[in-house]
Amino acid sequence: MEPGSGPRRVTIVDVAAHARVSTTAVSKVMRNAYGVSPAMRERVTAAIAELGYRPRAAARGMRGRTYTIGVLLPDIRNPFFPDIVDGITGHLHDSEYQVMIGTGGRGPGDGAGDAESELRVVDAMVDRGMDGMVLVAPAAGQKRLDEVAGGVPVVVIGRHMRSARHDTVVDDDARGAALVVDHLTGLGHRRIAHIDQREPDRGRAETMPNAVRTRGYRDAMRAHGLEAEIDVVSTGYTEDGGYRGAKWLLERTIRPTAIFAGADIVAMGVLTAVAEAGLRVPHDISVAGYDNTSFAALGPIGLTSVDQAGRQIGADAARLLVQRMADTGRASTFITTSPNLVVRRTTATPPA
Amino acid sequence: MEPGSGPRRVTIVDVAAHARVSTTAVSKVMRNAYGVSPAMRERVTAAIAELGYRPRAAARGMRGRTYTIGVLLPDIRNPFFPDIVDGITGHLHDSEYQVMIGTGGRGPGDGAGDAESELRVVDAMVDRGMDGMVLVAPAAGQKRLDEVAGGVPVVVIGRHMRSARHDTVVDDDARGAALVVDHLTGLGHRRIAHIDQREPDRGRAETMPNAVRTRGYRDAMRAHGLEAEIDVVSTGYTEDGGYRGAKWLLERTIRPTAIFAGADIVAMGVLTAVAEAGLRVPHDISVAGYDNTSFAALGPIGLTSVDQAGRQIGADAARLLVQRMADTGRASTFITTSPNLVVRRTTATPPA
DNA sequence: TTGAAAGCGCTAACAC
DNA sequence: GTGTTAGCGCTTTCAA
Repeated sequence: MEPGSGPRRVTIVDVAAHARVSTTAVSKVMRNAYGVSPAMRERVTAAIAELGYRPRAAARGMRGRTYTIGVLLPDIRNPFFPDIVDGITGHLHDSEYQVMIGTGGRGPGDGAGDAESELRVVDAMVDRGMDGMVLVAPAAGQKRLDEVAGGVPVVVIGRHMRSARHDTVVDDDARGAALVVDHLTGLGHRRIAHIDQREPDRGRAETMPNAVRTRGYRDAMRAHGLEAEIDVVSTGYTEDGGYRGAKWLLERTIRPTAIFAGADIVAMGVLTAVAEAGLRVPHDISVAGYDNTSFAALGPIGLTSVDQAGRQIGADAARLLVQRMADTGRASTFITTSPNLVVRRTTATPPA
Repeated sequence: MEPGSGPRRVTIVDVAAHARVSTTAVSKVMRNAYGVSPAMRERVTAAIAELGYRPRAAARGMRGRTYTIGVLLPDIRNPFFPDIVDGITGHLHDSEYQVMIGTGGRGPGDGAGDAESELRVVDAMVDRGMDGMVLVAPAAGQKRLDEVAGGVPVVVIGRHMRSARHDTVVDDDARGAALVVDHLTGLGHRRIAHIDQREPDRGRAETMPNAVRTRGYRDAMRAHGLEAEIDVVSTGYTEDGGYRGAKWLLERTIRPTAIFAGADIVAMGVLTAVAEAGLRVPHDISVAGYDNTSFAALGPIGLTSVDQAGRQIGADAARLLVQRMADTGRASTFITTSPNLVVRRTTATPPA
């Protein structure tokens, strides 16, 4: 029991006394460690059950592990991240590890990827002795990530960079963006605009998923001979970012016939702006997203989107993390997953 | 540094040696405790900065606090919960506390409110020495909650029950449900169905938000002389729950003219099912939700919903928690917030 | 005001 | 196979 009153919490000493064995024995049984006779194990197990003993993770953490895995999410509102979390917790469900989620302490309206806030959360997780961490699209630089990964097993999701210190799971974002552009040009679109997330740091630009999607968009446009039509608005991967970006685009004298939003959550804002402008989707303008979140599939939405199998990505990350926690020095793994385009009802031939 | 190699982590001993003071002094400075001269404070502060010292939360937790607050969410997919989390983190932003979020390890498709999984998470938080916890719509029984709250400061959000051990912040769910029914009957609806979350435990039924909304719906229907039209389908507060519930309702020989979903996330599933059935909203059928999440306001959705100010609720909870952590023995507070109906475009007069 | 020393609950060496 | 003994990095009495 912490500061509260109540009865003192059962400790390993109580269990040892109750079972008339040493605390070492209890500790070993708890950890399924080597060197306990079946008889001893049984007595200890019984005592544990009888007293309702649960070890304190903090105390364990002082010497061994805390059995806690930290997951850093850039933004809890983006419906794509729960998919990843599901994959992680699903993989860890039968293990002794507990997942704790941390997000930047940002209010709504602020852009995702607040680097300072993220730094605090990562530090906080390290300070709390997490046995391992999954960092989803972290904004930190390579150097900082390597630093963190040097101290605790880390798997990074979404950053396009290899590191010897941590494992990486990433979607082929350039390919995903190309899928969208190919699809839209195939329908006859030429003026295809893209809304992405502003990337303040030039250094890490090449490795952030948003930046790679934008690059994929540019390259694909060029490949279709549409270099002159390239049109990127940078706001943020939030609903509001999509709303503001679309407002901006719709005010153009020659407005785009299609908007490719860098994330489904962005597309949501786009749809709102489009509706407010009195335009109909896809009759007047086509809209596509990225992530294929559950909201994209909603009846009244039916958003064309790029599927990147968040659950699978999360599960892969968890698997790699477990391996790395077991063998800290192992060589790092780099997994790339392939995106798929899911065509729904927000994309069609452009207005005549 | 945990298991990893790398340089040993800076400890309080290093700082003390570097500043040529005792570890006690460093500890006091870290905690802004009473009894340090300005000169001493300055030297210690300098040493801390120079060495980049950050205390290990686990070690602090052995004697004092961990500076960590646990937030239990029943479901990370429901877009209402980020509002609450924003309120909590917003209030705690400038404090020394860090927020860690835990959710049941459920895969998609399972209903929310998995009691066993929730139990594990709450235990895990207690075991990890959380200084305080905010439990959002926990499924646990009164007894269990009091037990937990006896050991660590707790604020419960969403349960309709007073407890001497923990504070409570709750929306007037019965009133919210009545607002919807009043609105729909005012439009001329009589066959108003409700989709709620199955409540397996009779004991706690009266106190769960879903159950109270259902009761509010029933009472309001009766008040309008529509007792015979009461029609409740129990699935879960998930998108899939809404989808299945609506499928079921739409198969009725005499189908309802309006569906009141117990949560926005449920309404999302309803909208999908309605669209699949080839029906138009609100022309053929009206739909209303609860929570007024950001998705309700989306252009293509425009869902009529009950606003319960999640951000405010979260902020209130955080405020109460901070007070309780400062004074464990204080009398408990019970806050009820008043819901508001936000009418959008999914509700209209019933078909002739 | 300052610091020495005793733990917090657990795990890891090391004896037996 | 079992128990004894040191700590892990902090906070907290309690003397000085």
